[in-house]
Amino acid sequence: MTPERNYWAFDLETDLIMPGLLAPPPVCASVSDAKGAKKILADAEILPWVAHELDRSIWIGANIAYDFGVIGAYSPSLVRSIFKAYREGRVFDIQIAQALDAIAKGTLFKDPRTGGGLKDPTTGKSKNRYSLSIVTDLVLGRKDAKANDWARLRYSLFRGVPLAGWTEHARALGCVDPEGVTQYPLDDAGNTMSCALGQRGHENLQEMAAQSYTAWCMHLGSMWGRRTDPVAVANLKTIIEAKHAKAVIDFKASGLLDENGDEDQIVKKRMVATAYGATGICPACVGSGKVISEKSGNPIQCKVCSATGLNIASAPTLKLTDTGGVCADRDALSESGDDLLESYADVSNINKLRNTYLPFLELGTKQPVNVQPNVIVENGRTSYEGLIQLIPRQGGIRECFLPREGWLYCSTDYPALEMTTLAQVCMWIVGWSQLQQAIDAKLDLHSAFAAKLTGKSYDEFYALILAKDKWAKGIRQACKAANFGFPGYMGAARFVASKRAQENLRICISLGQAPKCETCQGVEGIDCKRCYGRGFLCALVKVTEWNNRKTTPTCKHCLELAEDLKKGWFAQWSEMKSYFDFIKKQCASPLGGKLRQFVSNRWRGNLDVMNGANTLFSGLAADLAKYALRLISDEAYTDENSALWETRPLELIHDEVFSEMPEARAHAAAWRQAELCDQALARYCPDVKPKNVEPALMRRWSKDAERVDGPDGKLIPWTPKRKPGEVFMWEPGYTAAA
DNA sequence: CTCGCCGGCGCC
DNA sequence: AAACGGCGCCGGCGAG
Repeated sequence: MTPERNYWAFDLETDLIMPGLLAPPPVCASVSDAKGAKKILADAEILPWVAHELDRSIWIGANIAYDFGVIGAYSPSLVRSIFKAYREGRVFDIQIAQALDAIAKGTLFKDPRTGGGLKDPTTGKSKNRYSLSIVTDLVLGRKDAKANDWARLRYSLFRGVPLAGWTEHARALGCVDPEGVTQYPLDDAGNTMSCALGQRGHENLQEMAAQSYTAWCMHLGSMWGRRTDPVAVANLKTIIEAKHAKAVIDFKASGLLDENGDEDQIVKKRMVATAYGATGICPACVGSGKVISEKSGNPIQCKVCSATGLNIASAPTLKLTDTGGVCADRDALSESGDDLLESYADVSNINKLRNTYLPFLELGTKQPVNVQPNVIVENGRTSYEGLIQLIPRQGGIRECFLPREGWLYCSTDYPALEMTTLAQVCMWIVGWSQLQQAIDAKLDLHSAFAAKLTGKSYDEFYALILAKDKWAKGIRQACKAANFGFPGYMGAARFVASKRAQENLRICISLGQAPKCETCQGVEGIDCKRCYGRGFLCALVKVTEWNNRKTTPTCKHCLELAEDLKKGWFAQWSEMKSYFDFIKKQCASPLGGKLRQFVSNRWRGNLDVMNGANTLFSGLAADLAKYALRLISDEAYTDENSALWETRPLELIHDEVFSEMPEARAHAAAWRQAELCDQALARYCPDVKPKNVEPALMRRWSKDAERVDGPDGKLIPWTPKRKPGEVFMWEPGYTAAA
């Protein structure tokens, strides 16, 4: 017989969140039952009450992972029961419920009443996140969820004061609405319960158990946090500041940078437009670069010429932005043929590191960085407020992150995860899959495609790859790009442009189809102005239109070869035509398509063919990675007999679970983490059997880390290869090369 | 001053 | 007909 359940909306008032402390001590709790009966619990009452109710109640909250995090921090013995509640699907989060419903309707982080962005009625801010205020507004039509909020950020002032004395205490502190001090928490609990009741008809609620549980696991990772190495960060800062200072010197005379290092975008765009051959006078601003605003009457930048004053239309190969302005991104600069602009192309990277990543790294030298997780975005993936999923792979940035003394980082990432989930999705939609067969045969998927394309057997081609044959590597690289890009319905134009911009990959050169550079006679890596050191010539002819659509100026030869590559890709994975037919059928409606995620049954609405083509396999990958995180976290926090006991799973990085674990037990723990990743995949991809996941242990974060077996067969931490005498950038005593 | 938007760029 | 997707954060600009 099912035990009778209590329904509790639950909310804690705590001291403020501080850097390094996501679980500050609680001051009081407020609870509401389903009938709206509310009460406040003083600090000493909280833990006994929670302990009594935890196993037998349904828990409702707004970001309730935070509240449970506080409970767990001050009463570790309750952590098992918290996990039990999540495992049994007894935790309902109104913020997640709102996101799930919005995903089904295609209105995530939008106000369905206006179509515009969401604005928090309390803070007035817009964020990609649902708060109690926003949910109260959307579900109950009230913007007053956070009335009586004088004490909202001041509850620490009430610690130790008996509840009966709060009103008087608040008055003594100068509060004009002293009764609000006890009303505010009651409102929070009451509003939370009312929202939950109002959400009963919402879509996708079958996902609540999995998503709220995942949010809890992610929150635990964030509570543990990430530390950075003060030495490594200081070294990095020295290097970046030196590069920046040099850039200021190099580019001051041209006006690209001022003495503070701030960029003059107008100068930059004018130089770019000129380099691409723009001449004459802009017809809109008559060369001044300024026009009068219709709205304010003030002189503003001319949009037609991006304030350059030049006639943009006179430069047919000039790359433009989405809104028709002069594009001055790294790709445009490095292709401009202008020495100064080409050398300036690196500055954007320096500034990104200096202005975005360095401040983030510096936070972690003082206390753990706690990024706030967002458990679900449109395609089912996660995000974090904070840069932890976006740390550059190169440049010694990741190496600034360190586990605690006596701990190691452990990474388990799924090889070619989205290829695997795509194969599974095709098994379900089409009924068969060449991709699935190649994965089951444990083939290298890019080599498999490349072999077919070149008329060789797989073994023959793969042998060339193992022998590091340059020709074969080029073909495989193009095929890899195809395998990653085309499943999302990518076209030739975007394919060529994105590979060029992101990976500096020229399709025509990679496929061995480009003519040799006559200036350097095909010698690669030298400072040849004709071919940019590539040895071969790309973009001898550029076109600005492809398949009757305008496109950024692109090498015609690359486009033709990309079309061939796409044809070959359809031939290689012959289920893809049927797969796209299905997506087109489901998502062709101008009103927007709606697809249901396999396994989780999560609906996603308002789809066009492109996001429709992506969402099933990327969502399946996200769902299975989340399941892996839950399996790992459960053992780590609740099972003393597991090798994973006391491991701290820190983050999901889409196809990777990243954790910190005690070094003494790391061998067994890492393999257990990998094993649970395999289990998760098997549940979500029952018809595909890819290679097993392998763990990598590290003393310092690195993209290059991989499994290393010690002499006794036990895992040991991966370390980067060191040349004789080399001191790494993140080590004491590092000096930058001249 | 703050806010939203754009261009740009980091990740998977 | 053809069209990759999903994020967060920065500086600069325009408007109120």
